Amino acid sequence: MGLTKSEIFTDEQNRLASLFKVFGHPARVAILQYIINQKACICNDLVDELGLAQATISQHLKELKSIGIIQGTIEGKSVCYCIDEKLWKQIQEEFNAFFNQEVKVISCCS
Amino acid sequence: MGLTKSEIFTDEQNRLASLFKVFGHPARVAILQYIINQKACICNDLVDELGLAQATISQHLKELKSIGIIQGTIEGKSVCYCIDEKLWKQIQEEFNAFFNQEVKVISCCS
DNA sequence: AATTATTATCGTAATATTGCGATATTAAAA
DNA sequence: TTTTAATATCGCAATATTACGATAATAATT
Repeated sequence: MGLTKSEIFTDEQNRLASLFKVFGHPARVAILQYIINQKACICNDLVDELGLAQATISQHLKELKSIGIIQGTIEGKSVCYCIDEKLWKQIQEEFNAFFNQEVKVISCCS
Repeated sequence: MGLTKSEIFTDEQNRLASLFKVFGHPARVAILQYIINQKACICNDLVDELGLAQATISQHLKELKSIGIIQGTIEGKSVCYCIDEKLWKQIQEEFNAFFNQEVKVISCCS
């Protein structure tokens, strides 16, 4: 086992979970925050900034790219990674749609 | 390796990532949605509802309990799991605080 | 063309997660 | 008190994730 049974869940559930999952590692949270603060980014800066090897950071960047939340454009010798503003807001909205479902408490737990 | 280097990240980064991680599995998303729709819940219902073994569901419930997002109260032979409304809203706010950081795009990627 | 700098990919080791059967545990019901 | 029902925990196998060194790929610089 160790294999998530995606086929038994709805597309929405799989979609939401896969998004949450990408944000579910402190290195990726840190990378996003760093890009936001710098207003731009080069992978090599991250190697100095975070205490992770270059290969590891490149791997995390790949996962962030996989959902499209960041995109890289080649800038001479290096790559400039930026956050996709539109998708950033859209994902926030998807998360909010999930959290805005009404949670009504029944007597049993209150 | 395979061990996340938590010590190199800030408490906030670790906190956020650990929250996201719990939501990062479709079974746990499904469980939360089910509890919300039912307005209450018993684990055994979930075994019928989702296509997962009882042991597996119990494990996912444990992870949800670990961050306090659900709580169980014993109801006779079974356990009634409910969502902690306050924490639900608080986590939503924590996520929003993260997403509300201003993402300013620089020329290089636009 | 050779060198240098930056990033990506490969291969691998260590650890984590997912899933489930088997077996406790707990509490009501018979 | 035995049985039954519901949930939790244990132990294990399969797969995924994290991390990193080594190496490849790419593009500017010399």
